[in-house]
Amino acid sequence: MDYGDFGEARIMGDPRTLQAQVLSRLRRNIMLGRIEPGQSLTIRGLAEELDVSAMPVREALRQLVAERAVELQDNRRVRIPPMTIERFNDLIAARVVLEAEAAERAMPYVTEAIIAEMAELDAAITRAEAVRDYDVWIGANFAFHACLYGAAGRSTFLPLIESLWLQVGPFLRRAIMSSDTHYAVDRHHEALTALRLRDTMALRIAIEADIRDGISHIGSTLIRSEARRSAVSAGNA
Amino acid sequence: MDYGDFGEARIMGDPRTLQAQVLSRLRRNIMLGRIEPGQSLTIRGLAEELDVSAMPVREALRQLVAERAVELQDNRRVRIPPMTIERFNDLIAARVVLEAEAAERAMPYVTEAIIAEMAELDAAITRAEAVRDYDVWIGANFAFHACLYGAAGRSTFLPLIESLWLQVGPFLRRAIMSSDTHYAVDRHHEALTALRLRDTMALRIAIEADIRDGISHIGSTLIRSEARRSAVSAGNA
DNA sequence: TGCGCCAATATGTGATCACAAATAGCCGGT
DNA sequence: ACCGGCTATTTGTGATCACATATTGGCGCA
Repeated sequence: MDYGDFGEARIMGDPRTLQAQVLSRLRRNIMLGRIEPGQSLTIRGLAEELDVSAMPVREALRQLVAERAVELQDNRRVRIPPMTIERFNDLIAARVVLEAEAAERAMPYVTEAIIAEMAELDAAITRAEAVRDYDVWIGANFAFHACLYGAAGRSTFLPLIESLWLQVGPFLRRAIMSSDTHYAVDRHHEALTALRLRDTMALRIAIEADIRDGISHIGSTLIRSEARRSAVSAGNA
Repeated sequence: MDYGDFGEARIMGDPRTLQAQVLSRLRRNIMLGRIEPGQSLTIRGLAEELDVSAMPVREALRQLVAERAVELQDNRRVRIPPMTIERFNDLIAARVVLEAEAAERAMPYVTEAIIAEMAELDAAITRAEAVRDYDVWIGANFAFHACLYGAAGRSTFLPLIESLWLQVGPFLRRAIMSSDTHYAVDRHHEALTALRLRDTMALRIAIEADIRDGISHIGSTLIRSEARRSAVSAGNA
């Protein structure tokens, strides 16, 4: 059972508890889509992989359940939830309403330094797209948004939004891996322009369009093709 | 350390794990505001109160941390977070955008039975207000909303919204306990009318107004008076 | 009175274990 | 081939413990 390039979760000198380190590692890997939808996560398997005892893993999994990053099944097993069309549409809708509002509320606190950082992240995304580096592509994308929404240094919206990213991440990776093209309009660029102009409406529109573009269409198509494949598989069983 | 009318968390015949029972109990009590903002929750204290070992309590607390119902402090202690004006405003704003969207998305799935149930809950709220039964007042209010948003039987929006209710609950109870009056317009009644008429815009308006009315004004005033009291207290120290 | 130090106590964390519950595989019967 | 029963194995849960960390209280000194 290989979850990607794991090694020990322990980092020498890290002041965080083991539990926090494990949680951080798992969150990152889920958000980057490095664990497939449907994949089960076992306490003992993860503990062995990360070279820790069961306790920090158990506690981390509890947190991930609460964040909806993983689902607790009837048989008490934990897995990355498979994606459905309805769930996908709900996740996109929730992202749109929360992120547009968060962006608007953040605008008064956005400094030139923040804009510069966001521009750097956007450039990183572009480079990652060119070489199909999915980790950076997805990671920098979320970081771009987090940079903006976190500008006020407050903590109500971002955890909600991160829960959505955790839920969408495993699927997002599959979606961009299966797409040959990318959507033509750089909405991040539009968002940056809106921020520089302090144009709230344009910022909202850019953020919403960014969330809705491409991935929405790719996502729906991929879910349908996976549902078709799943039905065939059920027919064989 | 008394957390309210606790007894054993174990219920004979309950198929749920102890952990799930503890979590459910704590979530309920936090959402109903039965634990004060600022109150610390200790693993051993809760375990003794609920007559269980530390394990299910630890795991439940981890979930509550992830749901932002409680905050993990720098000293590793867990407490109900105190309220600030900024946080309060953010929570209201997040509730508005999420709940209005959830209501709209739920409308196609709302049956006559659901409307009847919501009307019954609204009547219960009115009765509870008259006798100052805060548990029913708050509980039925959230249940009214949950009934609506859960109409589609889906699970993306409701956990996000419940996290907000968990964050607002402790403060909400204090706010309504300190208020002599209640706001004059029954927004729930308006929501029910909108549902019966299948009027999406009216439903949105009613839900948003319900969230914003009264509690917003009461809340801001109470936070200011508590901040004032806190400053005096710091002056004496 | 305020500060620093130290010891006692409280609290959280990680490890481990026994047991409960679920799963997988095998065998026999229809 | 399918189903049911049984056993072995896997996995989750709750309990407990030792240790690490944080807090509290008391004492001495300026």
